[in-house]
Amino acid sequence: MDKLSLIINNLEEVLTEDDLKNLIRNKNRLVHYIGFEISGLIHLGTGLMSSLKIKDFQKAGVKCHIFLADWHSYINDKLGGDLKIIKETAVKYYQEAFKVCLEQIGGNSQKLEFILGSELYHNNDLYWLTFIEISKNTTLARIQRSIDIMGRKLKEEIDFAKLCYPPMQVADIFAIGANLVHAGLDQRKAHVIARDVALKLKFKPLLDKNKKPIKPIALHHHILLGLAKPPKWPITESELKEILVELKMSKSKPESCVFIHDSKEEVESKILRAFCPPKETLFNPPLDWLVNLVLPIKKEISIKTSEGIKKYKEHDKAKILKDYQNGLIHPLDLKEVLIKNLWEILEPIHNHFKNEKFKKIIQQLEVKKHDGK
RNA sequence: CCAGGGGUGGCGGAGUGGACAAACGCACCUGGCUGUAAACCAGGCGCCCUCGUGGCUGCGCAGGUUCGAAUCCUGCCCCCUGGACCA
Repeated sequence: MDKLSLIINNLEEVLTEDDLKNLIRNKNRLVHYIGFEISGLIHLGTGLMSSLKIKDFQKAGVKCHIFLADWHSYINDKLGGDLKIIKETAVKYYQEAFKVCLEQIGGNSQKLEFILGSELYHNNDLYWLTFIEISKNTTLARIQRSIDIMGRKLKEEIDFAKLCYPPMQVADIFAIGANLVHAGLDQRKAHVIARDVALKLKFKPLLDKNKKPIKPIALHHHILLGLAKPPKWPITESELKEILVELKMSKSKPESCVFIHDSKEEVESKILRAFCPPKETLFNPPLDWLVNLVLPIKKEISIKTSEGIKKYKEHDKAKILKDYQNGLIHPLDLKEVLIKNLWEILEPIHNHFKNEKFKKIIQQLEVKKHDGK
């Protein structure tokens, strides 16, 4: 696969592909960034969906960065609003988890670089100037509309610091100098702001090889669905798009998601309980996980169908969907295939975290999980 | 700082001195029905137990009044709406 194909492989959206082609054609150095809040235990969406793309980026010769957003997590009241615990979790657990996930998927964790938010901001006047610049070029209304990037709704009461979060996230991009900004589709609003202000920044614009200001290219991977039934069912495609962010896998609903170090029993029971209507392909979490996560990782899956056992290859996503829609695949068979294959991916990660040195920190986070935050 | 309104279980939201472990809805759990889940039906849903018209804890926090308080009083904290301040 060539550079471009590797980069856009399996992505749900690229803003814009033309910009990306230009960047590659002109032989610019490709600098990637993806940021994460430090909240609870890491789930499949965070750990595996992202790593799956990072692996591709690395293969394409992109320099990859994982940004551990400790300040953002603090602003967003994660981990009991304790900055010290947040930082400790970032360094001792998140960093390790991403390395393990990336290795498991076939990437190179040695080449992966981590950036801690608080370190990026330390003694960094230019960062705050960029922050102001971005804020000057964005309206309050727009920032308010963008707060769903932090899993919050416009209608809920928020403190003012939370409104600083989106411009900070945008400033991170310029501070790091990332021309490839990567995230789940849910982070779209922040990235669009970044692109809109990119050419207006007076102080730290993103530059190409010829020192010309450019817009960062936004690369959005698919967001895995939560396993639960949607609040409204049946649902139309346009309604689904509107509430997709609410339906994504979320740590605040432990039953809706699988964590990267869940036990085999937990994986089994969660998936067996998952919402999974027969022949339904628009909103079907187990099917979604199978075609968007497991298939790209395993590259080949065998599924029991009413026409016997069938093998599906990496690019047979549409074929699986079609067979499911036509009722060739029974929901329970689908679930069983998902459980088996997913566990094969997770087992080494699960085992890695059995090590004594992670016990304490994971337990701490388990407790938080039950506290809801 | 002032005035008014408000803080109830995971969430929303009743309740304004006893029948309140706290209506109702959502979420959640268990069982039944389905080759999964959902829907539907039954039950549960603060903690403890010798499982009872049992004990303990409980309605922002701390005290108080009362035979008895989520409900009344005092102080404190926090939130909302508006006002004041704007040298």
